[in-house]
Amino acid sequence: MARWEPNASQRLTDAALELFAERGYDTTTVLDIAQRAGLAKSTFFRHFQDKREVLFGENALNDRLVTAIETAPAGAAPLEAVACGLDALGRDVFTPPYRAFTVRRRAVIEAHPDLQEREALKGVSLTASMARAVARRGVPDLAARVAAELGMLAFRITYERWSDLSNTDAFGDIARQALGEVQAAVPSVYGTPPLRPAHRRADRR
Amino acid sequence: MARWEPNASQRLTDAALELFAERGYDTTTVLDIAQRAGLAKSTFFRHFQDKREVLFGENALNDRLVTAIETAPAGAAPLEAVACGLDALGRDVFTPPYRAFTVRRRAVIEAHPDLQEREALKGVSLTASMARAVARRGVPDLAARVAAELGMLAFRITYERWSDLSNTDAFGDIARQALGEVQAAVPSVYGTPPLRPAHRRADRR
DNA sequence: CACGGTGATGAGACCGAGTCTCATAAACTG
DNA sequence: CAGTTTATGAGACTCGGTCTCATCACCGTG
Repeated sequence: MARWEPNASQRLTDAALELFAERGYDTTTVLDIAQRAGLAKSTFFRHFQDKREVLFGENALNDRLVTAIETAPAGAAPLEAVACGLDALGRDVFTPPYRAFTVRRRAVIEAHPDLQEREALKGVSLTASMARAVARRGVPDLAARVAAELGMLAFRITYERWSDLSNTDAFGDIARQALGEVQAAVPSVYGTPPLRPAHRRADRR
Repeated sequence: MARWEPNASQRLTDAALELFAERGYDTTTVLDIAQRAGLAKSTFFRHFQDKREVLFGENALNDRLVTAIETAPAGAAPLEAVACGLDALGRDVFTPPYRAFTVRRRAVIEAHPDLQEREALKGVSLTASMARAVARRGVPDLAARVAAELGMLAFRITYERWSDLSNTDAFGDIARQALGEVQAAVPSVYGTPPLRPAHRRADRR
């Protein structure tokens, strides 16, 4: 693939992450990023659709998640299939060597609304993909959407915890834990006791 | 408030919606919008943060939803409180006279990724606000987030149905219906409920 | 009725994001 | 080695968005 200096996209992403962390997102120009990567401004836009996308380019997330959900065991319940998808992410995407990068990336994104906006869009898109994948397993549409929303909630919690460097657990384990907590929290959402019942045990937090 | 020609913001929004519908979002410049509204480009940016925001300016949504959730009956379950919030939206925001505008706005947004991105961000922000409002009722954090996610799913379904002009039901009624469907779909999502107590009575719905 | 204050607007310079076109040089093909 | 392909560089160009300064309408007060 790469002919001249290899990994142009990777170099651009690294340069962007460094500059955004050093000087902030909007005091960094695309020209700055390109030059630190040893490239021209126009080359930047050949690799990324826009300035924001340089932090969201690797979109293996979507594919891995979808295929893992589709190929989950036939008898698995919707949320089980979603759990298999999160397992796959832990295996193929959110691996230990990738973790430091992800943590820095996360901090940069949280520091600028433009990047948060892009992340919001990616999240919506990912949720829709998950819902379609679950529906393709024969699950009714609405149930598939519910499973996808709960799965995304668990994913966000997992991502947040995994980005905490004091937590050394594997992504997949955190995900299973988070999904269990979400699942356990669901019944308390509709009806039943009006206020927190003193007689019910608190969950294992 | 308005001194010269009144309703500058409204005129800008109307002009933008017309032009976006006529010629598309990215073939319409901010200058075009301002001129159709009888204003200058710089005035546009005094009324709206950026070009996208002209379709998202009226953000009464957030406030209404939050206050309605907070002031819901003390004994109401989390999803009940969310339902009260949706009722309030039907009362104060998504009213019949506002409907035609909303439908056109929705079509324009769905036609351009930049606008979808902004809407995604608004959705995430709204979900977070709902979760905080529910949590302020004394609901544990995770349960509040689950309620907010399910509520947002119901809201999106409601908004979609309400934007179908062949559906003449009131927003609040559609919302109650959608919430009921979401709630009914939830149990089918997990196969083997770890904590769902079979001996406990279902709530009054 | 004149006068000054306030606030919304207009005009236009300015910067950077993003597009587009053309030229160039490296890599593959044979 | 000749011809093609492909990633890149260079730079002009439009438009979004910021900023500054001038202007004009309204309002109050004396």
